Amino acid sequence: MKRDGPYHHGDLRNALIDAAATIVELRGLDELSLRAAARRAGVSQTAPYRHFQDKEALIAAVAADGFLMLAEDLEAAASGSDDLMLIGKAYFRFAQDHPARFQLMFGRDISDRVSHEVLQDAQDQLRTVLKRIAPAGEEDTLWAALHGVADLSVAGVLVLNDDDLQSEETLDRILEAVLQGLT
Amino acid sequence: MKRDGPYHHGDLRNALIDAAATIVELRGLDELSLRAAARRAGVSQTAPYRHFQDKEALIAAVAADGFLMLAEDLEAAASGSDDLMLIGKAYFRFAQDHPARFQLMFGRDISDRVSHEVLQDAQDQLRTVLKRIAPAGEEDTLWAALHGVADLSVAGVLVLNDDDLQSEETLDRILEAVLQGLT
DNA sequence: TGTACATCAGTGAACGCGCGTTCACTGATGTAC
DNA sequence: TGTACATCAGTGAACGCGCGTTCACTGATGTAC
Repeated sequence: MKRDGPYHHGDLRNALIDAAATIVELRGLDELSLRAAARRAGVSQTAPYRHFQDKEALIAAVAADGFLMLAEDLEAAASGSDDLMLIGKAYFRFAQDHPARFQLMFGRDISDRVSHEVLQDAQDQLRTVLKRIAPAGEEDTLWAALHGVADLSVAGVLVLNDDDLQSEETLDRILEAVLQGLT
Repeated sequence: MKRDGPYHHGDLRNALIDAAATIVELRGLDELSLRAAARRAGVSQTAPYRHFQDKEALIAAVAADGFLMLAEDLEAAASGSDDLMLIGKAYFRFAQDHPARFQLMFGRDISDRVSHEVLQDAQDQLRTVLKRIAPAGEEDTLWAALHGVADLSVAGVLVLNDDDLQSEETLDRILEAVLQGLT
């Protein structure tokens, strides 16, 4: 992902987003700084300012990227089936696989800055996918139903590890219950 | 809340928790530092170290305090009725009234440190309340059902302001749907 | 095809800042006798 | 009741640190002619 050599990077904006996302997922959001992202992208510490107005803008871009990933995952899970359980599991798996990213997407660093254009667009994209899947006018209900378990698990309130059979059953039971009103 | 005068404060531990919580709710978690909490409590910047091992311990204490508040709120909402809708609204209102605190309680700063004893105890207390309210063995399901809407709203994904009639209806609709599998 | 020049993505030094934490200290409290 | 002393909650100076951001700059790219 990290090239060296040429003075002009070519795709530094995306490289910085990747670098930042990796730092967040590996070491946590607290460890993310513009400087650290630049370092990981193999570029001087002021280079990011050519692509992002400030640190907030980079964080918003990482979150936006996450929403697009999640939208894709759900889209894939919904293709050729309208079983809400499959969507629920895909949403849960995304959270489980990218916990720090997930918390960033729905966390305080974002909630104040939903106005960022990239972020708004990415959220809209996810909402569009949910609209296609949910009963008419119930996409927010679906979102809420999916979100509860996933967030509690990532927060460490519920302990549901991915490869444990009993956890699998518990997750199924919870998802079935919260989705019951939608089918 | 802030006394001055005597050399010994008397209840500095709690004063620091209050101060920290206020900073979080007023200016956000990013603005919370041990020094800022000490300043707000009217005490030297190193005094907190007499009561908290480090910054993490203070944050954990603030979160624990939040879980206790939430447990009380739900307890009150459930007294003399077992209508899950009332619990749902109480949970939502808590999140709405203390958004930064709520995000702290379920956010990344906590999920890694659930092991903190105070925090574990406070979470257990909340879980006990939920156990009393939910159908047998379904307290986690209830928690997930309650949590989804509340967290999405605080995250800015759903826009549900408290005093708007249409929002009220939307909230009701969502809560009814996610709670349907529990009644 | 070759050259002049505008544009813009990168550099690197420097700034000021607030923070977490350590340290040796001091003032107040309470207990043993 | 009065005194000696241990305990412990507070103080204040000091440290080292990484960070966000600004600045004047330079190297590469691409376009007009």
